[in-house]
This record gives sequence, C-alpha cells and structure tokens, in this order.
Amino acid sequence: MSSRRKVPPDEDLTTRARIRDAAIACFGEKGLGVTVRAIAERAGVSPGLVIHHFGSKANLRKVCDDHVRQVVYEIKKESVSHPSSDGMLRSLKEIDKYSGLLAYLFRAMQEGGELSRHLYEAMVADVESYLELGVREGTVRPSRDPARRARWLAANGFGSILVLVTMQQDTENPDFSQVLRDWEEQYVLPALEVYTEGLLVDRTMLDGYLVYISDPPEEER
Amino acid sequence: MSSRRKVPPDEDLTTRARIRDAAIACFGEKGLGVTVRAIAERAGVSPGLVIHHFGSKANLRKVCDDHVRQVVYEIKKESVSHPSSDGMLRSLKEIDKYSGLLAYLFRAMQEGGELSRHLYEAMVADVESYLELGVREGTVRPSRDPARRARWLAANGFGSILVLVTMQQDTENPDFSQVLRDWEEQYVLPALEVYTEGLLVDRTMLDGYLVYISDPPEEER
DNA sequence: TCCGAGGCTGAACAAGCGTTTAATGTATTG
DNA sequence: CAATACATTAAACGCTTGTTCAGCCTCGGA
Repeated sequence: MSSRRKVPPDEDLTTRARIRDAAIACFGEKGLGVTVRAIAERAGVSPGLVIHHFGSKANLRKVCDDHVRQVVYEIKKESVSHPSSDGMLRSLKEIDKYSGLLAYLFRAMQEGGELSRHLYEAMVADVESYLELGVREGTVRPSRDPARRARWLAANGFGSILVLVTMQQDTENPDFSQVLRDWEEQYVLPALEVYTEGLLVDRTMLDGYLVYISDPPEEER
Repeated sequence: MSSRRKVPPDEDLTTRARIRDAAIACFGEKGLGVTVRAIAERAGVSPGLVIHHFGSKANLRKVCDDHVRQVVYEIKKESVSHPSSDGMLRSLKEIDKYSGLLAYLFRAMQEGGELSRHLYEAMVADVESYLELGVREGTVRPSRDPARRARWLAANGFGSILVLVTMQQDTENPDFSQVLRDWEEQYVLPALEVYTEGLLVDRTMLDGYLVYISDPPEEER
C-alpha cells in the first residue's frame, strides 16, 4: 500500500498539483485569458496533459478558484488562531509570501463570478462582525443601518485597492506587495482622519438626506 | 463644394461614426473581447469594412477611447456651465442617457490603460478642487494632507461602484442605471453618516498613527 | 458620356485557440 | 512474465479570430 506512491521522487508535488499551481501563477501574471499552452509550458508538461487532468480550461479555472478559496480560508483560520501582536502591520509584511495568490485573486475579482462574490460576501460579513464588536466595545460609533454601512465600508476598502492596482498596471507584472505598501503609506492617514474626525463640518447634508428619505418628493412615474 | 456631401441621406451619421458607436456599445455590453464580426453586425456592415475604416481592431479601440474621452469632457463642460439646481440627484436621473457610455467606461477601467488613468486622474483632480472649495467655504474639514485625502476619497467612491458593478455582473447585461440607483439608495446614508459623524469614537488610532509616522520604529533593513 | 476613386461586400487566408486522438512509455497487478 | 491501467506526448483537428483581397456598385468630375 505504502509502496503504491505515484508521486514523482524529484518533486514533492503531484503533476496535477504542479499544473494547478502553474495555472494560478499564469492566470495571476498574464490574466485569465492566458493560453493552455503557456500554462503547460510553465508546468513543464504538454498542453494535452493539462486537459487530460482537468477536462477543460474552464474546469481548470474552477479548480484554481476552489484551491485559492481554501488557501484563503486556511490563512484566515491561522490568523485567527495566531493573532499577531502588530495586527495589520505584521500581516502586511507577510504579504510577500502570498503575492501570487493575490495576483490571482485580483484577476478573479476583475472578472467577477462565483469566487469573487463568495470572497466578497465573506469580507462583508467580516467587516460587519468587526464593526459590531467595535460598537459593543464602544470604539466604533453605532449606525442607523449597520449592515449597509459594513457593505459600504467593505466596497470602499476593497474597491480602492482594486483601483490602485488597476491604475498601476502599466508594467506587465504588477507587484502586489509594493502596491499594498504604497496603499498603506499613502492612505492610512486620510482614512484615519476621515474615520475619526469625519469629512463634513456640519450636519446639513445628513439631516437633509434623512428628511428626504422620510418624506420623498412626489414625482411623475 | 456644399453639394459634395458624402453623408448618406437616410442616416445623419457617417458610416464610420456608426461603426464607432456600435463598437462602443458592443465593447460596453459584451466586454472588450468582443469580435469584430459582432461589431460589424451591430453596425449593419461587413467585417471587412470595419478594418477598412479603422485599420485594425486595436486602432478602433483607440478611436473609441478618444471619442468617449471627448464626450465625457463635453458633458463635464456642460454640467459646469449649466449647474443643475438639484446637484447630484438630478445628474443621477440623467444617467440613463449615458448608460452606454458608462458601460464602455466600466470595461475600460476594468482593463486599465491610458484612458483609465487619464480619466481617473481627472476625477482625482476634480475631487481635490471640490474639497478645496469646501474647505474654503467652511463646509469641509481641512486635512493634514489634502492631496492624499482627495486620492483616497476618489479611489473609494469610484472603487466601490466598480466593485458593485462587478459583483452584480452575473446576468449578461449589466444595467448601469439600475446599479447606480442601487448605489444611491443603499450607500448614501452610510456615506453621509461616516462623512458627517465619523466612524471611530475616540482618537486613539489616529493619534497613535500620527506618533508612529513621526517616530517610526527601527527595524532591520 | 466615360472614367476613376472610394465605399462596400463576400469569400478566403493565416494564425491561434482549446481540445482530441493515437501512440509510447512505465509502473503495478495477477 | 504477461496484462492491464495510467501518465504522457506529438500531432492533428475543428473552430474562431483578425485581417486581406478581388471585385462590385455608386457617384462626382471632365
């Protein structure tokens, strides 16, 4: 039984897994339109073998999605069980390890689809629970609509990074750790400013909108 | 001279312009990977004619980019000279007219490139000038770094819409006016809340960060 | 009236794509 | 050892793509 190993001795990964990893790397670096031939070349196999193992390119994408989703899940689980003392700052330094993963995630998010929605919904749920905790602890102000505030904040945070990466994408290979370092360096201050002190001086716009939604103007419809 | 018109009498647009408009519509609806044949069919011409007029598909993209850029410029100019009384609300109602334009812009922004960067930089500049005006008028709080705050706010606002559209993109044809109406309905309240009242109760995080950047910890480097 | 330039078409071309297929090697099983 | 199953490959297939080409039609100018 134990001698019935099909794992090649020179590599510690199955050929199938090597193809999958090569595909994730290629999708991340060159976009989701990358050819099966390019993936095969990177994995050191023939194009036919890729199809032989995964049936089709679409299914290969699906397998990559599932794998990335699971790796993200494991990373998240580990970061919960091993809470780092520095919080975000430390995790920013660990980003280099996952830059390939992030590149793939970025491409997947650009395209939309199941993986995007699933991860985004998970992110929204996380933000909402964090905010709820903050409200209970007294560090975060309560909201008139906590669920929508969480969605809005998640869309802001994630979307701003998406925009930053997209705009900085002229060179072929976007360096995600660099982009995220830039993001930290440039935007933490204005974000903390606005989140702490607000943006508007007076309440006229907010109060005006609250009146507006409680008594919407009649229109032709 | 005046009789030397080449414009077909049944249509008020040149064939070239009709192809261009069809291309913008197709790019917006079906993505930037849409085929030349689909564009030709929509314009009611043969695929060869598209190339005959524009040389290549890449150049057609460029012409579309330039055209969209100019239309955006003219809309902006008009909205400055004819400031609507209702401000944003009125412009939200005018969005239906430009939903095709917005679809193209969305696709272009997803891909990155010259048009994206140009329009994004223009947007950042607009936000910065609006904020500056608000600060002078006393409606917007001053910032320790106005330029970066403007960039952050622009990335947030634009990125959040980008995320919303991307996530809501399972059906083939994203209805942009609907997405933007959703955005208005769901996120104006939390946005005004946070911008008016802030998100955090106390200043510990902001003050902590201000100390951190004025006296960064020594690290191995 | 004739001519020629240019808008325009339908068919074809060359390249690239994902995928299939037949064949070869290789290891495990009976 | 023979047989079976599987990993693997090179070549080719069918399809779609952007683009080209030869010829048609139309219309303004001499």
